[in-house]
Amino acid sequence: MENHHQMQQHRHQFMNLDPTTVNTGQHHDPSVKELDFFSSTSPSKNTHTDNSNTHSNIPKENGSQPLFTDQFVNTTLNLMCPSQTDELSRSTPTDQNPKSPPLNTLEKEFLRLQEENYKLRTMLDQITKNYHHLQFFIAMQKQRPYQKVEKNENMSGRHLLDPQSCTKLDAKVATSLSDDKSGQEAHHDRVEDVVEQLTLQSLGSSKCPKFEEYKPGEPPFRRTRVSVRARSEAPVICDGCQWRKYGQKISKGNPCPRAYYRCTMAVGCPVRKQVQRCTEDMSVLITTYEGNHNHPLPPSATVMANSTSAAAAMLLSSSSGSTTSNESLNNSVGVLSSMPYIPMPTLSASAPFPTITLDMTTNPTQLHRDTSSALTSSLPLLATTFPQLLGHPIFFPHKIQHSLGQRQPSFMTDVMTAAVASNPNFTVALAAAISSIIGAPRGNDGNNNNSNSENVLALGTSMLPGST
DNA sequence: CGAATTTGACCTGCGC
DNA sequence: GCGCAGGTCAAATTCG
Repeated sequence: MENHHQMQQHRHQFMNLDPTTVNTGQHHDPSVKELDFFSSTSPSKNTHTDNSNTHSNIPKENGSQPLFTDQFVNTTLNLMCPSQTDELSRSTPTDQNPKSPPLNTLEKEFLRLQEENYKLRTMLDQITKNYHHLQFFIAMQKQRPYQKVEKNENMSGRHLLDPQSCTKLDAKVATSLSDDKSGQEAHHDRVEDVVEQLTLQSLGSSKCPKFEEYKPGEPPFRRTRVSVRARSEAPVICDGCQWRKYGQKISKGNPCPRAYYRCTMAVGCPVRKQVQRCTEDMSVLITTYEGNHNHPLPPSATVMANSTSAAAAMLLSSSSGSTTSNESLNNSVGVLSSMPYIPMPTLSASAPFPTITLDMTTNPTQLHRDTSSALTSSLPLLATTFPQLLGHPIFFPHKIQHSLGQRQPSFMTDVMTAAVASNPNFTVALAAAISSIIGAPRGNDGNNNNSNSENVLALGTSMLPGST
């Protein structure tokens, strides 16, 4: 009870729920008793106030490249590509109707259309890729016999993606995409319809029969754990979720008891976490997450959920697939560790379940003066670096969204480039991860059941498995 | 009084 | 089969 009360207090304190403290740039007392992974008091957060970011990916004159471009552009919507729009822009004034609006208005309208076209193209790229992925996924499922179901598995945490429903949905999407209608309004409505479908699909909405209970004969959702080591004086870290303690145990070799918590944000949510202090350093709190949320999460909790999902996805990707286990593990860890500002992950082979540990206590970042700020930066980055592996809509924290939305040289591109440059195994690991994940149906990861649609930048990736 | 926490008992898996 | 350790359950207790 006391802990819960503290959590509430700290949540209010660190999440800037008091509007008077927002955007003031004031900082709280650095002597943080309880870590809040999602503090909105980060200085960078204060640099922008526009959360809509509806044009976050629109390229500008500075030449920054969009994040999600693809050569496989489906042009069935007759979307104008830049070359086409250039042709339009070169049209002479004599082509204009004398009654047409002034050039200034036309230019604005042109820019607006250009931006809209780009957004539509981006959406379409993702949808097209989704469709190809789904086709590949279905083909894989037809070829690969399901693994033997584990005995005595806890079914509550093993919701599975129903390929059939998604097949229907994507078929509908494809039909919608290929539907040859003319007129911008028509195709705009169509795209919005597609977006809505894919959003529902991604969010696991009750309207979409995407997730079903576990059925015998289908492959079980692989159980993984993500352990986060962070310095905290508080008994628990504030991760945005509501937890109820259901047990405590003295584990062997550690004088500090291990506490067991269950997510209480929704009835039947299978997510659990264990909290224990490190034997070597009592100031280090080890929080181990397991399971997938089956309910929408508040934004403050989504970052952590996505981050742990990203880590788990990498873990899952490395624990299966065509490559040898050790090689793949090393690749995945190498990828993660090569990311700037991402804590060095370690994998445990001795644990009862595959466990990946994100050590926030030894992160040698030079950009952050304390661990808590490092957490707020590295965890979202981890989540956004591997969003495609999760099978989730991409949730960009405002901090990163801002950097994208301002059309500055692509931050994420730099990160990915750095990763590739510093680790030649990146491509191999990524390919192995994707191929292995595609081959294994994913569970219902409610981590991204984020109702905040403005953060859903990539749509319809739900056929790609991922988990926490 | 309801909700959350505590804590001993119980269950399960694993090694010997 | 037995013992140990980790994990979970549920009645008792505490708290607001």
